[in-house]
Amino acid sequence: MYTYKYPHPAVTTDCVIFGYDVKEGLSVLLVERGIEPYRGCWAFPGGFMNIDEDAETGARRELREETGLETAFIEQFGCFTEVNRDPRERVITIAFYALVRKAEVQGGDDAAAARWFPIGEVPALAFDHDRILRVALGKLREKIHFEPVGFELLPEVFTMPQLQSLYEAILEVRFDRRNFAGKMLKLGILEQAEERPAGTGSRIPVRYRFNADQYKEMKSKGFKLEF
Amino acid sequence: MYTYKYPHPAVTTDCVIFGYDVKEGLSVLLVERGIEPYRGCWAFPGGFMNIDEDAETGARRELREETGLETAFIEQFGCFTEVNRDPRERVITIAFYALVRKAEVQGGDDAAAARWFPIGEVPALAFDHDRILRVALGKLREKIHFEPVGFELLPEVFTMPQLQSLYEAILEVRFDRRNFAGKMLKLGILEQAEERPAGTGSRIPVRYRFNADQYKEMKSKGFKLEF
DNA sequence: ACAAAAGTGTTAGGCCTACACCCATGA
DNA sequence: TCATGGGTGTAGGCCTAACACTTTTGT
Repeated sequence: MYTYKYPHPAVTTDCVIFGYDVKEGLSVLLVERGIEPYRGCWAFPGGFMNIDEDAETGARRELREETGLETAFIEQFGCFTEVNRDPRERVITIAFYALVRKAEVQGGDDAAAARWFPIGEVPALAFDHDRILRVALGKLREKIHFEPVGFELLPEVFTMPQLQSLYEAILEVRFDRRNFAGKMLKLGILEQAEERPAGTGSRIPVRYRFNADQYKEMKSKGFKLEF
Repeated sequence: MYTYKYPHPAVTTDCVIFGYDVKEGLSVLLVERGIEPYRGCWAFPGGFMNIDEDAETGARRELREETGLETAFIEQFGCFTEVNRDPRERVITIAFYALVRKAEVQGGDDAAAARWFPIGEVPALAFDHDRILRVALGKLREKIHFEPVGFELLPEVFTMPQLQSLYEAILEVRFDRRNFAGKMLKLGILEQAEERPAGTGSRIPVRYRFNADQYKEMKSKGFKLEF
């Protein structure tokens, strides 16, 4: 038992895990709760922060347990502290979002209870997780205007139409193909993954790769990505 | 005494209070710590979150105690959770920044120990508050591109050169007078505070007021401010 | 042969930037 | 009268948005 002179809230981390594929669009990974409260409801993976780890370490631990991924883009985006957000006791949660490649996700330990939901088909969630999702989506949208985070959701090699669909799914807008490709290529952070076989202007899309080193170098020279 | 089965961290809120005037530029309000650890060091006002209040309520309480202000723009911008950030025990802090009008600030209860520091002359701070300040500044800079938060730092009625200096202080850039005024006026969120007395194109600057209602209405109609 | 997907270039309008002169005030 | 501060408009370049046709593949 641990005793304190003043009451301390419990602290959890929750992780909004975003994935993407062309068929389902932008999706989040939810787990079905096996215990009360909200038993049987879907919620974000999360759990209590250990006393000897910082919040990001805790969130990465949750991510690993659910997806098997050791490395992924992860970012803290807010702390939710409403007094009665958990019916059991005072719990505050530090919320992260993670961007993962769905193809690389292995079902984790609790795989049976985890499922991807397209962003438009998310059921009612446990606790205040509906609100957390809305905030996460907003932050992701803001983020993608200024950082090349979209590539975290795509396979290493991807096509321009794929990239465009991703941006359209996240931002919920439509772009003109030509303008999108032009703007994206002009940023100078994409490289062609391979020469096209032979047939020139064909129906087979060009495959690109995100050049992270190039981006880092440009960024260090004061380049500000803006989309 | 309060006992728990697992250890719980202590949770504090800290408040980076920004103020502005033309003479000193962008400043932050710091308090000198009267107790260990870091006794005698400067730090942001803050304190333990009560168990029956949410984080924003706690931060507003701190703000009120330090500045006497009941209402101000305040926003959570991050949670700092490094394991050893406080030498006494495990403490995480939920950090807010507040934008206040320096002229309206009354010294609070602890006024003797509180002082404004221009952003360029901030001394070494207690705990990880240096880092918190850097993050706060970054978030404020991001924010001001998309929300009309600058007006929270100015008197209700202000001149275009004042507004420009404020933007220059926050963003650490210089703008062309004509371009700045043109862009700002074209947003349609400023109204002239009064007709100019008589002398037309004179040396006395026009006084403006931020039209918050107008902005709200435009925003609700899908207008996105961008600066 | 037809439908679907991908590649490509041009034009017009708006926005941003750079820049110079005039007037009024206060020293 | 001189220096300072504030107001005002225009021209060029860049970016954005809108738009159509050709090629290839698969059915």
